[in-house]
Amino acid sequence: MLNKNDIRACLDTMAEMFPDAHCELNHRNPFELVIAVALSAQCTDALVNKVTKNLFEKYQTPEDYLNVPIEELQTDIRSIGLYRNKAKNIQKLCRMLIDDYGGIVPADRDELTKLPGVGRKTANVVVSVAYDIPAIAVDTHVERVSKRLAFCRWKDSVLEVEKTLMKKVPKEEWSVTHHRMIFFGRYHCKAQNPQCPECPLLDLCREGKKRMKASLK
DNA sequence: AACTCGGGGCA
DNA sequence: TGCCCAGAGTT
Repeated sequence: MLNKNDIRACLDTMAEMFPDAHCELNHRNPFELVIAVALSAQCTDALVNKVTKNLFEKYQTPEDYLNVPIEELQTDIRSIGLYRNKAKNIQKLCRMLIDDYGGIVPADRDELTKLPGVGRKTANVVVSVAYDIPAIAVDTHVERVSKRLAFCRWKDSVLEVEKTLMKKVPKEEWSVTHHRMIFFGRYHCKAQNPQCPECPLLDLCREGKKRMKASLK
């Protein structure tokens, strides 16, 4: 595994490659952020943004989502896929926010995880983006990049990836690190067709060197 | 750890 | 057409 200094060098390079890396699902308030990120599972962020644009004009409060029949909410988010479960989760989530949290999105990762449709990744995004609490949300991009660059072990679980990153990255940089790695993973270190030949991190990348060697044969 | 949900985007 | 997508829940 890479040491702290090498990891820092990688992250600095990612920062140069994507200086404006940010949360593309960022919205005006914690409530809208929870909805947007919960909707984003197994779906592109562009599609989520297309849906939430109209959604957030129509619904502003948890009560608003509960005042329509489930079928109507399903229709409103139909184009993102998995819409039946997600519509059901949103209404249950709104019910819990009202009944258990005074209508306020909790600023606590473990409390957020109790909400339906909110897993560890979504909860980490919400606390870090909406409440400025240090957290590293490990999604498919962060996991893939961490493993290719040997920030962690290849066979690590998602939770182990998160723990390793928290150990090797200064706390005050967790949130930006998450965003940089996502941009790097999405636009450069892509799942199917990584841009290894033109990657500035190739010298430090175990997987990249392996891929380059394999492509020469 | 493996499986399922799912419409849209893209090759 | 076939494959994949800022995951989560269940078994």
